[in-house]
Amino acid sequence: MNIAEKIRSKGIKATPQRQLVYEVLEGLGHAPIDEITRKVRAANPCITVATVYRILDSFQEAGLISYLNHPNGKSYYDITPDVHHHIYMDNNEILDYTDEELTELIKKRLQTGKFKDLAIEQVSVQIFAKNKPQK
Amino acid sequence: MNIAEKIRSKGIKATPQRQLVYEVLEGLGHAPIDEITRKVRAANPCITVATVYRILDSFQEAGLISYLNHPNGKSYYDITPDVHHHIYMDNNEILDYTDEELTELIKKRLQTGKFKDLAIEQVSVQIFAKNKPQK
DNA sequence: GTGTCTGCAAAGAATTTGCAAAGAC
DNA sequence: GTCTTTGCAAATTCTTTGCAGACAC
Repeated sequence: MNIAEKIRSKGIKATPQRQLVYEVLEGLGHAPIDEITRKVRAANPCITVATVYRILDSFQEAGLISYLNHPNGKSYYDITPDVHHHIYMDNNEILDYTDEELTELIKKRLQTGKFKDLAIEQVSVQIFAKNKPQK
Repeated sequence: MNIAEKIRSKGIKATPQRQLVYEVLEGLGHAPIDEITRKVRAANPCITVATVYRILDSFQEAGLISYLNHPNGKSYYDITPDVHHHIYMDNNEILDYTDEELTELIKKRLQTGKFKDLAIEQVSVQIFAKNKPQK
């Protein structure tokens, strides 16, 4: 499935601007809006910031990408639409950490004790790490 | 230890403005900047927004309070300085979820497999939940 | 063709800054 | 007294909006 098809598969129109934004985010994996905007405008300076905002928003709305709750407070987007955990590296890199078993384990853990009366909807683990120094 | 002493214990000056900000946040537990500002200014209209920003920043720098990475994108502060987990309720309430055992468990889990070469510094679990409907 | 999307420029939020006067220790 | 903090107003930065023309399907 090419990019235009991916976009259309979510029921939204595959304009050239949207295809470019998707392509840029795909190349980055996770990225803050300003970086996406910079790369998009490098490829096509006619595309305005407002358009990039609107496109990312519509992608997220459509479930094509996801919004990332980055600890540094900036708005990030993630090319992967489904919820998963993240590892935030010292050097600003972001790694995906998919671990369904851990998610289930946390949910179960909450079902006992103090919080057993809550209906858990989502669990997201944020890990802060750095590379171990080379020996 | 009263508020002024708590502030001074972190090596920063206990101005009346700082004492008031601390008191307000203490009453709220967790709160977004605009709510803190509103309450502070209700008590003393001379205190400007800029001052509230600067105070919260200095408190956080000093390790007196912590910054909360709220999923809704707004800046929140938390009267508790040390890292813990949070439950974000449907109704915007935030609950503290302290569970050292879970933290350790996640750390151990990462030490096997794909990410074993990372030095984990912090783990923060975000849980999204709502109250179960009353029977 | 029709309804959605884009570019533009301007508006609106949120946050920060420079500077002089005031205040904590 | 000294060095930090505050109030003020203006500047920045980030994000959204209204509208007319362009474009996807």
